[in-house]
Amino acid sequence: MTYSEENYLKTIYHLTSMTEEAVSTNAIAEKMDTKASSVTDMLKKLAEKDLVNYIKYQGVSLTENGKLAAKMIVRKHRLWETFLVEKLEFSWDEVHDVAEQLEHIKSEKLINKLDDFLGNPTEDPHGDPIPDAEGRIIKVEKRLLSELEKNQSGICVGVKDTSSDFLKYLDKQEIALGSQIAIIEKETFDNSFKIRVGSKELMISNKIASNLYIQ
Amino acid sequence: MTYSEENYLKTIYHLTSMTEEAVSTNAIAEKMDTKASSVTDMLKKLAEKDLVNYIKYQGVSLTENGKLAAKMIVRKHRLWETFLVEKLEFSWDEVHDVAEQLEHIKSEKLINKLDDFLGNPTEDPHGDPIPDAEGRIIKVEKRLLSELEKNQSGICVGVKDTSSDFLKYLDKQEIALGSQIAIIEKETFDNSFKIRVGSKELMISNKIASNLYIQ
DNA sequence: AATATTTTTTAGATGCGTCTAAAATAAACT
DNA sequence: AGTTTATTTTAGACGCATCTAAAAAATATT
Ligand SMILES: [Mn+2]
Ligand SMILES: [Mn+2]
Ligand SMILES: [Mn+2]
Ligand SMILES: [Mn+2]
Repeated sequence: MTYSEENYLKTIYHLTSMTEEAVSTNAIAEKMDTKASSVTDMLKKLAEKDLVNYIKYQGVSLTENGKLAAKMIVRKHRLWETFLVEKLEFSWDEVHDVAEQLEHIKSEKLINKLDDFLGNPTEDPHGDPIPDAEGRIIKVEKRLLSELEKNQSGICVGVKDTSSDFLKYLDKQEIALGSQIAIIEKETFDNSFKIRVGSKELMISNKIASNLYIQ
Repeated sequence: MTYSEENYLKTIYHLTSMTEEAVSTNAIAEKMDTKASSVTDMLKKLAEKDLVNYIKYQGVSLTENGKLAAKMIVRKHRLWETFLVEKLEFSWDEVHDVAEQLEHIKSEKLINKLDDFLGNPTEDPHGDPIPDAEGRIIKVEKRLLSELEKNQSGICVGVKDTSSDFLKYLDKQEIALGSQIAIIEKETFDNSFKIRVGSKELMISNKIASNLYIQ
C-alpha cells in the first residue's frame, strides 16, 4: 500500500468511526485538503483493492480489510506518539506531525517490538485508544466536560481537538490527562463554565469544555 | 528533498567516500539497481539544487551542501539501527531494511532527541561511525583481518559487508564486535586463515577475513 | 587513424498522484 | 414538474521517477 493510499484509508476510518455511515467524496477532500476529483480517483483504486465499498455518487465506507488496515495505521501513529512523549521528551503538542511520517514505516516486527518496549500502552498521549496487533480497541466510556452539570466532577482522560494551539492552552492552564476537574458554575448565557482544576479555579468557554473528555 | 533524491545522495556519498574521485553514472546505476538513464535524470536535478558537481560524461561528486545532506541521512540511518538493536532487541542482521525507511523521516528534533536517548553513540551495530549533528565523524583507524600476519591479533570492531547472510554467519561462529581474534595460521595456497576467537579455533576463507575490521 | 565497443545522454513512453475545467448526476427549490 | 444549485465524476494535463530504444560521446582495439 502506498503512502497516499494509507492516508486516504486513515481519513475514511476517522470520518466513518463516528457516524458508521458512508462518507462523501467532498468530506474526504475537505479533511485531506485536496480536490474532490483526486478523491474520486483514489476511491476507485481502493475499491479495486477491496479496501473500500464504493458506489458512484453514493459515498464510501471501509471493507473489513480496509478497516483493519486503517486500524494498523492508527496503531502505529499512536504508538509512535507515545514513544515520542514517553521516551524522547516531546510534549504532546509536538508529536502529531512526526507521527504522521512514522505511521507509514512498514515493519510488523518494528511496531510490535515498539509496543512491548512501551509496555503495551492502551492510550496515546492525547487519551486516544491504541489498537492492539489484532486491531482490538479497548473502549472506555467517557463524556465531554461540556455535558457535566454543576457540582459534578471527574478526571480528564482525553482531548477531542489535538491541535497544537489547544494543547498549549491546556499546558498553560495546567490541565493535563489525569487532572481532577469539577464544575463550579455553568453560565447559561454563553454555556461557559467556571471549573476547578486541582486547587485552581478558572473560566473556560464552551468550546474548551466541548473538547475535553472526562471520566 | 524527496525520498529518491536522498537515496541518490547517500549512494554517491558511499561510492565517493572511498575513492574521493568523481563517480560514474553506471556505478550509481549498478549500486542502486536502476538504469543509467534514470541516474542521468536525477544527476541533473541534484546539480540544479547545488547538491552535486556534475559535468556531462565526466561523472559526479558531492558539493559541500550535498556532502552534509548525505551525512545527515547516514546519521539517521545509523542512529535508527542502533535504536533497533539497543532498545528493541533486533539483531544486527535485521536492522538495515527498516533503517532504510526510517532514515527518511524528517525532523531535526526527533533525530537529536534519539541521539541523546541512545547516549550519543559514535558507532552503529556494524561498527560504522555515526556522524554528529554537525556532520563530524570520529575516524578510528582499523585494518582488515586479512591484512594481519600469523600470530598477530586484535579486537573485531566492524564489518565491511553488512549483508544478512554474512552477519548470520558471524553469529553462528560467535564472532561479534568486541571479539578478540588471533591469526594462528595463514594458508598461502588460498589465503584462508586459521583463527582463534575467544577460546575457539576455526578456519575462515579469505573472503570472510576481508570483511572483518580489526583494531 | 580508423574502427569497434562501451558508456552516457537524449527522446519518448508509462504509472502514480495531483490538478483544472467541463460534463453528469443528485439534491434543493420554486 | 421543471429549474436551479450543489455534488460528484470524467477528461485531459502536469510533475516526478522510472523505463526502453536510439543517438551521441568517450574509450579501447586493431
Ligand atoms: Mn496524532
Ligand atoms: Mn494522538
Ligand atoms: Mn544499514
Ligand atoms: Mn549499519
